[in-house]
Amino acid sequence: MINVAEKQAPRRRTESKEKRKAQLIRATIRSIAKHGLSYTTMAIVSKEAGLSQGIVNLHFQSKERLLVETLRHVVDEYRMAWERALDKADGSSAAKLQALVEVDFKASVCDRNKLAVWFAFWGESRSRPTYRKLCTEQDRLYREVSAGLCEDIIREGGYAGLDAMTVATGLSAMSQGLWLDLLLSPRSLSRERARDICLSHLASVFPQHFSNPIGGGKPAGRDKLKN
Amino acid sequence: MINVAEKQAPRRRTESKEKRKAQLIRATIRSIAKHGLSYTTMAIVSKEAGLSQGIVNLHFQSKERLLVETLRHVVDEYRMAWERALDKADGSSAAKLQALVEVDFKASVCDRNKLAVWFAFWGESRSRPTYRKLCTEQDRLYREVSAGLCEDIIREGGYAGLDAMTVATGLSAMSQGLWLDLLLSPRSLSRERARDICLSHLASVFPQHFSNPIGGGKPAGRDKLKN
Amino acid sequence: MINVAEKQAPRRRTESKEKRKAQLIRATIRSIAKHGLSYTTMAIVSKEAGLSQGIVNLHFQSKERLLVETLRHVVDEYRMAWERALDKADGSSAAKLQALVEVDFKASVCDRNKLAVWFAFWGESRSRPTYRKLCTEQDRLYREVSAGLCEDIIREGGYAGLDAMTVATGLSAMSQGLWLDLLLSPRSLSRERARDICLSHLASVFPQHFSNPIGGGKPAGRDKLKN
Amino acid sequence: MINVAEKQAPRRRTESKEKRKAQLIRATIRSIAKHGLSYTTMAIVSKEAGLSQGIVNLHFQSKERLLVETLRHVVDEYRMAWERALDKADGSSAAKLQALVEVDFKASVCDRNKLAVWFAFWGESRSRPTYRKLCTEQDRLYREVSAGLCEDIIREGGYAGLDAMTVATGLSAMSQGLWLDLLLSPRSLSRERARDICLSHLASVFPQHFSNPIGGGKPAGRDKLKN
DNA sequence: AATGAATGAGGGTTCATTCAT
DNA sequence: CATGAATGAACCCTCATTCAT
Repeated sequence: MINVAEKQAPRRRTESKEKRKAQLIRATIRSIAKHGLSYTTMAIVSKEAGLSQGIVNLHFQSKERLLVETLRHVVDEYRMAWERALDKADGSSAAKLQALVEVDFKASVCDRNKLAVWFAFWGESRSRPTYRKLCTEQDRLYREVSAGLCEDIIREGGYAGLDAMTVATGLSAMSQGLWLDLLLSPRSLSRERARDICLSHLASVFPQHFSNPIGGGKPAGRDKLKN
Repeated sequence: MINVAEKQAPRRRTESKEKRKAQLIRATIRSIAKHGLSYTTMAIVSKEAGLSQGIVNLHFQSKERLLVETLRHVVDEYRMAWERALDKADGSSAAKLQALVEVDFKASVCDRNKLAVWFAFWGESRSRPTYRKLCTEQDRLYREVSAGLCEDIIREGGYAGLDAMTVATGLSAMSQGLWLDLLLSPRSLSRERARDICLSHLASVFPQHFSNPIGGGKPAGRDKLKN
Repeated sequence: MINVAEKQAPRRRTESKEKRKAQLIRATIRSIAKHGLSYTTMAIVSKEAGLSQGIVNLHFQSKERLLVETLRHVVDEYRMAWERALDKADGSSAAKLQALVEVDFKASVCDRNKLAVWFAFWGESRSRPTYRKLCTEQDRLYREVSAGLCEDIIREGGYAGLDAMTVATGLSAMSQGLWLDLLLSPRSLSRERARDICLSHLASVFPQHFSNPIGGGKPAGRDKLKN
Repeated sequence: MINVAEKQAPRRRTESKEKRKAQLIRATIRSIAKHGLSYTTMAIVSKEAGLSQGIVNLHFQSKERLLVETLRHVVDEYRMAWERALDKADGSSAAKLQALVEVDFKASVCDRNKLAVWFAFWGESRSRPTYRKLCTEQDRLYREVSAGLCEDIIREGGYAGLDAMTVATGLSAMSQGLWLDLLLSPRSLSRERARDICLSHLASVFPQHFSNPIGGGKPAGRDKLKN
């Protein structure tokens, strides 16, 4: 009898299972932001999700797995965000590169809870190969795309003495360094200004392709930072 | 003779107490790098220091205090390093700014253990005001000095449309972002290259003052990165 | 059937929770009697209760709370015992006062384990306001009732020069002093004899209302000391 | 050479040793009163004595020994106090019995710190034969003397139906019970009143020998309670 | 699928004791 | 004699995990 029920709606069960997992991952993100990774406990996560104690082990088997899945979720979400942004940007490499920068400071990506998660895992990644692998893999991919775009721009603009990977690495580093500032002192730095600092950097490097949004240049896409 | 020794004793004991603390802080740094902050236990730290269980509470009262003192140690050491570098650099602001960049990638500062400590505490700083305060205070000071130097350079070079704080913030962010790359994938990025990426950025922003160390420009101060 | 059971479940669980607490309090009483308050550990209590280490913190949050609840339990139990005895005693004040005395030496109240608990907490009460408050509150109530009965008896008997509170305080003190003797040297003093010593005191103070159970007078209610 | 020094002044050394011990015992009494027996640590005791950590083990070998010696000190002091009082009292047994009562409430005996010590050890005595033995031995001696005096008085007064040991036990119990009241709520009971309650009891039991100090009778020796 | 009481290993901390000075 | 830094066993407590319901 019970089996019938399970066979009748296997799809819905699976869906519901995935929903529960997503719900728990969201709760984990909030907990990491609120209490830090080292004070995030199974009890806190399940309470934050409005569910019972044993629920996490039921769905994730162990705390470690929950954390890995949480990191994977944030990483995947980020990758999908910039992939989508690349698709939406108009065809020029410069536009695509700018889109890449802007994604980093979109509200949905540059959310304080998510920044806390990134840094929480980076902080532990030195001693946890699993975390490190997820992070470096994403980095590699991102860097490749970014360097490709820089390559195009350098070729187009005939910029002499510039190395694409150098620019891409520097740009990406600047973004992540600004995330740290946003995490530590959000009051003294807005997402918009952080983005403009990156764009200003691009304007210095690729003066023919980007204009400085700060200090006199026309504001480049300041309005686009919605969502 | 004995009396002399005994009279010196109180002073020597105090010294030894400070030495014990330093010894324990070094052990904590190693432990954070090796096991992560959340897997760093009192037992591990005291064993790493070659001492007994109770020793940490004897000298630091609590684990929390040990961690705070460890962070403070790293922060102070870093601040002293760049302050010293500024003193040693010849008078021009450009030279000073370059010195500032180079400090960030000196072996003694950009040590992998210490990078792990920085990121470990950044990762928890969102939920721990004490950590955050120590970090932001240092950041504020550094940014002030860095922006001052940029200001000078902008004025000297007559760079139009550049904002000193924007450049300083971007530069500092790039450094810290590169620290992340060094932490996560030290094999694909050397300290020297990381430094050159920063200098390359400066060459783009202040072309009259800095030359690009990468991709054709003469290598600027590559040899200075000792220690 | 299953549904019915599940609907009852929350109630049964609550019940069982109270039962666990009672079980742990009983184990604590035994441990205090056997090992003393300062040698009573969480491990001993949980083992005595036949349960696992963490159980006490699960139900009482802390050791301190467990101890307070244990004292409260003994205090409440005692208060209920003498309140019930007053209700059961026939209407005269003398009978009620005698009932009050007899309760103090009933087996269920004057149990050696419980005496050990009383003295254990009295021994710490000087430095622990929480303990002291529980004890003095009970004392106040008891003294009030006892003094009220003495008042009646003094008025009835026209006893000159007697102060009700003085008699009540002296009587209560004698009871508690005898508890000490029962605790320290139970072999040289039986509960029955302890009670008779108190009744003998009453016979001296209120000769018209009480007769001396010792040394010639008829044994007053010696048989009532069951349970 | 060192031996010579020790041989030269063995008496003074011993004296000084005894003084240190006494100093530490006084510190222990204060600590038990202030923090309770279970919170009395070697560190607290040595600090209270104004000496260094290791000092207690040097003079008493172990904490247990220190505690036993402290109890012994209080017990001996008490015994000597009532023995002296008996000597000083004029020859009649009634006077001696009254002296015995009055000692119990003298300031030097009925000191709050010392009461705390008595109850602290009584609280643990159930599970510590050493403590119990010290207490019961003192009790036995006291009871013997007290019962002897009662015996005399009963014979003298021709009190019918009175048993000496009963009266003595009751009286001693009342004293100790009043100590508890003085410990728990010193504000609602003074030493003088406690003593009068005992004397009032004696007036009831031995009307020819004692007059009620309370409620109309002349105040018996209220002034004698100095020191 | 979900609950939450129960477990017990392991954490931080305390403190009696030791010992070099 | 005296000190106080150091030790390590044992404490209380937390929390990931299990399991009967």
